[in-house]
Amino acid sequence: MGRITIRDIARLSGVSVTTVSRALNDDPEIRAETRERVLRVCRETGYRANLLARSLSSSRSHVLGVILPDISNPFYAVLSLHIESCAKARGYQIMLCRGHPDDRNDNTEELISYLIGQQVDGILLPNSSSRATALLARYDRAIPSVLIGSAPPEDLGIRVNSVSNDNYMGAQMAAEYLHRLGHRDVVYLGARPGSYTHALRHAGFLAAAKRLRMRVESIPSPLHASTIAQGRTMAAALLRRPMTQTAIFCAADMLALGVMEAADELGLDIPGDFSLMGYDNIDYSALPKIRLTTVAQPFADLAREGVEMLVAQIKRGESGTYVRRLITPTLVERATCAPPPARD
Amino acid sequence: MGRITIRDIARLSGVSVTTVSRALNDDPEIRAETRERVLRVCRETGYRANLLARSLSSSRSHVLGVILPDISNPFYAVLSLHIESCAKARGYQIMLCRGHPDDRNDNTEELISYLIGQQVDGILLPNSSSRATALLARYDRAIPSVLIGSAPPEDLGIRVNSVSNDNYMGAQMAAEYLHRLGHRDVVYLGARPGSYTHALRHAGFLAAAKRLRMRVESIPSPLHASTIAQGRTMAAALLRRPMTQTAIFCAADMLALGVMEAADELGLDIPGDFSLMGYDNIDYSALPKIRLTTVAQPFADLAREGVEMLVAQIKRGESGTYVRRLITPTLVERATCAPPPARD
DNA sequence: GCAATTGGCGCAAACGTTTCCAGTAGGTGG
DNA sequence: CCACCTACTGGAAACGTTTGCGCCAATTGC
Repeated sequence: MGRITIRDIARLSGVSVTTVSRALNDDPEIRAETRERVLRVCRETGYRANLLARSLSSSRSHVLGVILPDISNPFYAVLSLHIESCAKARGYQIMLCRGHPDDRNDNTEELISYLIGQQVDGILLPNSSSRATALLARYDRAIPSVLIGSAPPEDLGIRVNSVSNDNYMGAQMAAEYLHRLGHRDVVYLGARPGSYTHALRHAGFLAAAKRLRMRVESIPSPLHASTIAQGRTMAAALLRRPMTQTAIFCAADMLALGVMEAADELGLDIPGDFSLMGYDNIDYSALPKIRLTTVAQPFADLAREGVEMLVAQIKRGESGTYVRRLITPTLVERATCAPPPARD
Repeated sequence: MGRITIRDIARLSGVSVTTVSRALNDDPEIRAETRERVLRVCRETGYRANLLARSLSSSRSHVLGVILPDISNPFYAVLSLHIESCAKARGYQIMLCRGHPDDRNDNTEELISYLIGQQVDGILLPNSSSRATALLARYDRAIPSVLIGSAPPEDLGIRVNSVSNDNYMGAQMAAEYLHRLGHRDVVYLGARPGSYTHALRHAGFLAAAKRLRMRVESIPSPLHASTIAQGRTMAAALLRRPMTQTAIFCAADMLALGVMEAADELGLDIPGDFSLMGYDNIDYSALPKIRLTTVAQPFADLAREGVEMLVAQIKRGESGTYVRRLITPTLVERATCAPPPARD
């Protein structure tokens, strides 16, 4: 191949390798004239610095690792794009990894280890599982990191940076909204163990419901991921028997979409026969004909704050302080909620 | 920091650095016993090889660059996830970049250059613009690459590897399908310059229509990207005047979703008042209540073949042969097409 | 029993940068 | 005129690996 290196540039422009390096890195200790000359030679030869060598030498790679959980929720794909944008704006590149779907075989640790080996400057982990969170805390001294979209309950004192929407508050808002519409007996679909996010949503919803004296039946989610298909089967089972409840709150939009599908098949109308709410406000939910009322996670904000937090941490070297940033969610009202149908 | 290096391992296990390196790389020239000892020390010390150094030294990074066009089409986000999976299965990691949205400011070249500097082993470019394609061909000798989801017309002889669905054939299938339902006068929405993909779809549709003696009005897309909002405005303008056509074919699903939105607002029923087809089969299209009839791009296949093609090219070193792989699309029939309404 | 082969390992030179330290030339103050 | 500073530049040692080549001992072939 015979790639052209910094040594060639040095020779061609009649200076030392050191000087070339300085010229490329905007070192002020160099005469403007010299810099010009060097840069011109670089342009003329089409020289491209070897970033690997640079990273190795300077021990800063300017690459951020992102570990996405392998779930079909498009939330994560979109989030990764937002992350990429913010990172680039701050001079960082993204290295994308994807976790395993099944729990037994969780490869998050392997991925963290890989990324450290790859000398990334920091790790972003959009993941809500308590296991992944604990892992991040364990690698805490080895590499800066921040959890995105989920925060471990404060009282657990887990040493990890996080930025997430306030899931507890968001779920409360949902319950209050349904109450305001007149619902007094509702179902909470998709309670899920092992996820801080879902634990907080569930707790928030139940707390508000209790305060407002609403009855709520919680239906747990069997698997770990939230998919449309899963929401559909759960809802099918639920809707087939006579239901006392007038509204269904789903712990994730994907589940709500499944509920819509099941309702369609049974000839039920939303919100005519019952109201439906989701959580996340994924892209799907805004679609014509879907128009799901839901609690919005501010994806772009999450990504931006996460990247900023991580970069700040990288810049100032490691310190023992952790930040736990909570963003206030917003309720977006669309077409799937209405006052409960009149009693027959 | 004082990271633990290969030298430490060598010292601790009483062998040379060379031997440690060989043990880690499964070099057969080493006694099993020695390998064991070295590996044990590695485990005990939690040693993690510096992959940057390895890449620099071996001049193989095992990283693939992916340049996503910045468009809101979730197609690309999902595709990148598929790509990640396949790449990992073959021992490669993904470095994700995102292009600029606006045409004037196209930064694809800058990104390619960056990735080469980053010493990626190859580049995957899911992009259909003729400009990006030409760029890839230009960098052809500098780095292996393959175009995903789009193929330049064969007769142009552009030196670039590509894997895409057969857009020409897919569009033909769409036209034939509409004809079979009885439509004779249709609109093609979203003809778009500068994109090989769209050029082929348009040509295929028109060719089939001509053969079948259908009338088609082509409405060009003003901007480069295909978004819901764009489809909506185009459709609003179209639907407001009396329309002779009985079906609308959209060059992309996203546009079709916009059409659905516009139809909703005008109180028009699909497929009661007119039939609607898309192209791509993005996730959205399968949603309950949407159920868009469309031509499916096999995302997973595209990603898999693209990665395989790239890896093969990397493995065998550069050669002057280019492969242009076309995958047969399939038509997925859902709920937005029907025979044309009876003439009044 | 000796030459030739082979298996196992180490030395040291890469890979392409950054960066510490030292050096040189010219200017300035006394 | 000398000491000292300032503004640049260069030499060379890192950074943590891989890898071509050579060495030694043990085995093999005859």
